Amino acid sequence: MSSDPDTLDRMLAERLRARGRRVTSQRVVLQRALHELGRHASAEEVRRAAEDRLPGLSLPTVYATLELFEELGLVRRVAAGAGPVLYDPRTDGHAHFRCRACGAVTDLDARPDATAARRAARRAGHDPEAVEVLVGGLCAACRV
Amino acid sequence: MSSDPDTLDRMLAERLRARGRRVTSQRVVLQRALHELGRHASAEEVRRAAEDRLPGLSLPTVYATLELFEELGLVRRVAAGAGPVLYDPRTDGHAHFRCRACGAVTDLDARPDATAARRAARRAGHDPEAVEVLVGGLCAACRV
DNA sequence: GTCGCTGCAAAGTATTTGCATAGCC
DNA sequence: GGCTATGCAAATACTTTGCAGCGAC
Repeated sequence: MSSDPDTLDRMLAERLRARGRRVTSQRVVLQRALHELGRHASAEEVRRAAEDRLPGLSLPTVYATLELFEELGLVRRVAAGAGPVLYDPRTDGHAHFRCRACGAVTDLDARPDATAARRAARRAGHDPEAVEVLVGGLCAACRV
Repeated sequence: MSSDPDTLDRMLAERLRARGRRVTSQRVVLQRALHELGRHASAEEVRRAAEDRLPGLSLPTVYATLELFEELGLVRRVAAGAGPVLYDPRTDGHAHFRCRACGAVTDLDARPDATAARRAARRAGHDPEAVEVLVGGLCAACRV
């Protein structure tokens, strides 16, 4: 997974065109902003990160764009269970940890084995695409 | 895990007293309502299920009660990523499937292997308590 | 030039908070 | 009787929708 801006831009343009979608400055800047943050962020955080380059960027556009990125396989949606939905520029299958005290969400360096869950989904007639693993508990800072 | 109402009531009363919390009719009825539904439900659904037995039951009370149940280990919180948070009376570690088209959330008969994720959490200094596995994709009905 | 994308405003849904009253222990 | 839980109302947070003008192709 390259984080070189040019490579990212090119991949974005390519995937957009493959679907007949347009390459707009908002989409380019938002992808860069999310990757520069380098971590899962809420729509509002992404908007702030892109604020200087795109003054007046509206939140509905950010939501629409992030949803599009997810369709394109460029980001992963992380449902933390409280607070805003997070969008993660890392698309490899890693788990997340959420502190029930402070609400902070961090990455875990674990590649969860999703085969069992995928198989169960297929057995039930579904078509599994993504698997999200969320560990809840007390984070290092909140453990007292 | 017994679903006998009396057993459930007794377990609830026991755990409440162990924490010095009170046994109220709302708490008893809400636990029964959730178990009678027999599936993950939103706060609003639980309120409707208890409506006839507790007219005038307020939604804030339902939220507070379900949060308390989670602390007591009687329900699991399921963050579906869109729509309301769901509360699941099944406390064994099973995975969930969420359809990205219709939004329906169903149980999967898979006991995900959470050891890797738990270990990674501990390695990061956190104290892992619960692990939630959510599979996303198209459900049987939406696959066309 | 066409048609999709954006910005704006507004609505809609989900959840939390503050405070007075009621009721368990 | 003390102190917690509840109900009510309001506020807040998050996200989606509808529409008019702009801009990529």
